[in-house]
Amino acid sequence: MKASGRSKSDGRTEILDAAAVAFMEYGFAGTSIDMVADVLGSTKGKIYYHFKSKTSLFLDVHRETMTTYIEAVEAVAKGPGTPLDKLRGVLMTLAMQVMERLPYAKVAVEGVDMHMSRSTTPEQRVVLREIIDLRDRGETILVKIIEDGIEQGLLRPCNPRLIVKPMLGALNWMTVWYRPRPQDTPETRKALADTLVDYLLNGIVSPAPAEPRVIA
Amino acid sequence: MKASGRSKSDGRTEILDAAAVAFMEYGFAGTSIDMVADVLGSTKGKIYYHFKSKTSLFLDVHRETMTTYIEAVEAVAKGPGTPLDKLRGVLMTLAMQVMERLPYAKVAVEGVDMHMSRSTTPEQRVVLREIIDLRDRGETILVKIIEDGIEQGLLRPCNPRLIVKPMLGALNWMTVWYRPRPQDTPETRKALADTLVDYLLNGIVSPAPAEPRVIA
DNA sequence: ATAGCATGATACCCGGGCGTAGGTTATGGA
DNA sequence: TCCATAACCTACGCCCGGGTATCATGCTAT
Repeated sequence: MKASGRSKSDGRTEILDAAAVAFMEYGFAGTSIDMVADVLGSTKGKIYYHFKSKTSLFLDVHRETMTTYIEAVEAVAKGPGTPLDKLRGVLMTLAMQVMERLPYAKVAVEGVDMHMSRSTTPEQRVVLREIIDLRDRGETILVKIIEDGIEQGLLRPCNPRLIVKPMLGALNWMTVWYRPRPQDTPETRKALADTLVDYLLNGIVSPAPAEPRVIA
Repeated sequence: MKASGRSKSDGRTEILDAAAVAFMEYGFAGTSIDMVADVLGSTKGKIYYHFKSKTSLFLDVHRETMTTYIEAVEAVAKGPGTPLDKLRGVLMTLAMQVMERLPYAKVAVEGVDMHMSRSTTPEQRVVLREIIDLRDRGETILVKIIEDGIEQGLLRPCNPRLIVKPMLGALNWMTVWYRPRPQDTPETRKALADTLVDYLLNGIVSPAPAEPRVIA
């Protein structure tokens, strides 16, 4: 009997990692299965043994990403703290995820507005639906937190559904400009995430003539 | 003698428009020249008469977009007003551009992190360089405005180079979720842009140093 | 050790898409 | 009227890449 537990050197997981890297560099349409195999240091055979098609491989990378996201987000959302704490926590978590798993993050970004109407089997549609649901769930959690925050006077009144867009957009945009540096450590990444999240929460305009306000 | 002035039904411009639409839907790699020709209601022949290659067509769409952007941005930057006014003006301008010329905006977004190292002629590299320079110029203008704003105490102290990223990111992200609605008018678009830009300037945290009050 | 399955490599088919060669119509000047 | 050039269309060459069919090599249990 197989160990079958997903050790990190699981063949399938290795492929997902390689695929994420390849898709990150050239995008879905621009990446060939042979490129993925090259990154993997293997051949097409291995990939097509584990995955039905290129599209299915891409979708699995995407789903993997979204699942990780939603789990992290839900953990924070269910934790203790004010809505403001939670909001900050969720954004921080996402920012860290993007930096630490950049290839996956980028696949998720490309996957969002990809048109795969053609060349998607009904079965893949199901996966696509799953992914979209995960995303919606995450967004809804954020919206709920913001609504709570407004109710408690912690956040300024606004349309949460709308405000969530630039928030997540700013984080997702990290996949465009952020590149890991050799000297990067968890601490430097956290500092960067803090700066960004601070901005997303506080904006940039000086608070009246008063001195800079600090948020808890 | 030809009229040769670029009337809006110029063949070349028509192609650029069609290409922007096609690229927006399927991305660079996912779009065939025949698709562009279909959108155009013409054939490949016309396209290859006006453009050297698919890559060159894409780059021209991208350059067109960036040129329009930079002109709009520079107009605002050179205009009157405080740095805060200018910052708001630039962001508003960009937001409006994204909505009003969505296909072009999307091409620009894809073009940013596209790797075209392969299949780019030295000549195309020059164009690519031009485009990158335009983008840098725009970003530098924004940075300068923010620096001025900080100096004058209008904006809170921060690292402008860094803050610019989520700002522009949030705007560029509009290409992912914004879709023009039939009932959209310049006014509704402006209202949307206002909401977003307000958020980007002011953040979301309540300005009142409100004690987190417990829900009654 | 050997049957049988899990895993992966190799060779191949075939459709699609870029770019081109050469034909065809419109335009304008002599 | 006649030719030159612009503007565009048609048909094809050729390669690339997704997917499959087949072959090779383990590993496990009896």
